[in-house]
Amino acid sequence: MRSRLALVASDPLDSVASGCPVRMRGLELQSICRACHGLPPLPQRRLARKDTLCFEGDPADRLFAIIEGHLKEERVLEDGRTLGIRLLQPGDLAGAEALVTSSYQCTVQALGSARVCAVPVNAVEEQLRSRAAQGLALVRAFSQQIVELRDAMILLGSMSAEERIRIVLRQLTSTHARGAWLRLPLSRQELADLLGLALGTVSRTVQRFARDGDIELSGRNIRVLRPL
Amino acid sequence: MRSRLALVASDPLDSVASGCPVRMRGLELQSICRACHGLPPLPQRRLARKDTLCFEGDPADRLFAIIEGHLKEERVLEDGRTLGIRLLQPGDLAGAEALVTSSYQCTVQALGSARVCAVPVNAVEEQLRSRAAQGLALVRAFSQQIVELRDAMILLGSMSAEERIRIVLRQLTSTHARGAWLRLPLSRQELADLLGLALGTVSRTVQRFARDGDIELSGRNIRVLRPL
DNA sequence: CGCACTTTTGAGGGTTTTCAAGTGCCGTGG
DNA sequence: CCACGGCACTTGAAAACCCTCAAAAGTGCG
Repeated sequence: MRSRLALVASDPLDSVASGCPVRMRGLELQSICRACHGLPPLPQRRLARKDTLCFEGDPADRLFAIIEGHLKEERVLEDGRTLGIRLLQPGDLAGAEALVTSSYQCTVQALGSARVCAVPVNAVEEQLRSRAAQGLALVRAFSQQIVELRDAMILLGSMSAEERIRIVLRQLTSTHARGAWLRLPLSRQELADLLGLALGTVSRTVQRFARDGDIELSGRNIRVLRPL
Repeated sequence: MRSRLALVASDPLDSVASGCPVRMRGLELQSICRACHGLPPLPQRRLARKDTLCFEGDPADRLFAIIEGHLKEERVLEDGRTLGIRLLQPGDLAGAEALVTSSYQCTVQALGSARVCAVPVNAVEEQLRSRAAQGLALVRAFSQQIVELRDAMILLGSMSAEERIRIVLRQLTSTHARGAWLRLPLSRQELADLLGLALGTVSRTVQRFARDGDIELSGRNIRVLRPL
C-alpha cells in the first residue's frame, strides 16, 4: 500500500497532501504549505519529549499545527498544580487563542518526539483575507476543537475517577489491536493532571483494572485484555 | 444616552451595527444581517424562559447567534443528570458543531426571554466562501469560545465547590455596582449543573457566603457586600 | 389561599485527596 | 560488575470534601 502510494504520487503537491495530516483536513495555511514543499522559510519545529512549543503568558503570535507525534496542552494553577486541557495528535491545532489574545493561555509540551508547524498569526489572517475557502477549513477545525473541549468538560464535571480513566485508556489504546502491548505516552502524573485527579487515584484505579483482568500492566506499558 | 444614539443613527445599517451585539463583534453573517434590516426571511427567534433552541441529537443545520437575553448550553447524561457547559450572552454563538457534525450535541435553553438569530449552516458556508473577511470574524468568535471552554475546564477540573461558586457569582454580578440588588438568571439546580455540583452543595455554600457577610440573599435575588 | 416549585438544612456515607512510606527500574560512576 | 541515587510508581491510613437522601421551610403564581 505504501509503495503504491509512492508510485501514484508523482506530483509533489499531492504527495504532501496525502501525507500531511493538516492538509488532509483541508487546511492549507500559507506558511505551512510552503514548508511542506521544502521552501524557506520553514516554520517547522522538531521537538523532543518535554520540549515546549509555548508557555502560558508568552506573546501569542503563532498558530501551531501538529504534523507528527503527541503533545499536551496544559495550564499551571496558582497553587502549583497542573491541569491538562487536552491531548494533541497529528492534524490538531494549538494556540487558537493567538487570534483573540496577546498571550498564550496554555503551555504546550511534547510527550515524545514531535514535529509541528508554527504559523505566524498574521500569515493566517492574511490567508483568511485573501483565500475565502481557508476560512471555512479553519472554522471547521476550531468547531471540532470546541466539540472536543465539551467532551472533556463532561469528563471532568460528571464522571467518577474510574470512568475518566477508563475513557482515556480506551482512547489511548484505540489504535492498537486487542492484546497488543503499547507504551503509554503519559506518566501517571500526567494522566492525573489531564483527568483532574490525584496521582494516587490514577495508580490505584489502573491497578484495579489490572487485578480485574481488564488490562495487563508493566510499568508504562499496557495491554488490553478485555474491552474497556 | 439612548436618545442620543437614536439621533445619531440616521443610517439604518449603522444603527443596527451599534445595537446588535453580533455585528459589533465584526460578524455580519448573511442571513443575520438581512434579518436585522427587517427583510424576509427573518431567521430571528424569540424565546421565553425554558424554551429551547435545539435539543441534543436534533439535526444540526443552524448556527445560533444570541441577540438578547441569557441562555445555557447543556448536556443530559445517560443517568439523567444534566451538566451545564456554559452560559450564553448577547453576542455569543451556539451550535458550532453544526459545521462538523450532523446533529447537535448540546441542548440550548433560554434562562429568560431571549432573542436569537438562527442562521442556516449552508448560508454561513456560502458566506465564508464568498466573503473572505467573514472567515476571520468567525474564526475569532470560535477562538474566543475555545478560550472560554478552557476556563470552564479549569473550573471543573481543579477547583473546590467554594471556588467554583465564587467565580460564577463574581461573573454574574460583574455588571452591577457593589451593593445593588440583582436577580440571578439561574436557579440553584441550574447553578449546580453548570458547576458540576449537587444542589445542596450550592445552596449551603451560598448561604455560607451570606453568613460570612460577603453577600446578602433574598431567594434568587443577591447583593454583593464585599468583593468576592 | 392553596398548590407547585424552589430553597434550606441536616445526617450519614462514599469517593477522592493528602501525606507518607515503601518498591522497582534504570543510568551513572566507582 | 555492582552500588548508588533519582525518578516513577505502588500502596496504605486518615481526613476532607462532596453527595445522597430526606424533611421542613419559603416563594411565587393562579
